[in-house]
Amino acid sequence: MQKLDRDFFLQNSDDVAIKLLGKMMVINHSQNQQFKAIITETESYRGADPASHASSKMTSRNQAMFMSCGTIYVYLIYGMHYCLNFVCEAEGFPSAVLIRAVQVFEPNFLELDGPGRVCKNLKIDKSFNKTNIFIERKIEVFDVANKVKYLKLPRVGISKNKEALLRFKIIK
DNA sequence: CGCAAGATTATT
DNA sequence: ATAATCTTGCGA
Repeated sequence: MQKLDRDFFLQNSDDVAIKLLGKMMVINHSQNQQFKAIITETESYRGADPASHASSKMTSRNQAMFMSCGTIYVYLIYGMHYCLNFVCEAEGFPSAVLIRAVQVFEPNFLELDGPGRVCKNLKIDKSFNKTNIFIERKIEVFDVANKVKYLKLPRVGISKNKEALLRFKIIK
């Protein structure tokens, strides 16, 4: 089982979003609390895409998206739900992959559908924001060498650039 | 400084 | 269909 490296996240986030399907996320809260989950649905947000939080310029919220690849971007939406992203591409160019759904297999089997549910159940909050999966390692991502089939779909919950097929979902 | 919108979810 | 709930970005 191979840990994904920086070169993996340095790619175009549209590609990373696809390649993250079927990969394993390990969330390291503490020695007595660790979650393991397979990523099953993602979305890509990059550059000037009007649906991206970073489409116009850097702000206090979207700062993480401009940081080096492997940075975690967590934001609060609708005053109550956190959403988890992995930052991609070169530092200074904003891009990220939103984790929309996962299958947890440790400590329990659990299907989590929706970015808010993913963060709630995996206890991911703002304290993860701007940390890096290669430095703090609060989250790590591994290749588990399983081929996946997937659909390309429109993204969810956005008002601009709705047509773009930048959501990717594993087919069983 | 005020305010509307927001990469959502649970409930009716 | 709508409430819940609050941070943030933008315009004045």
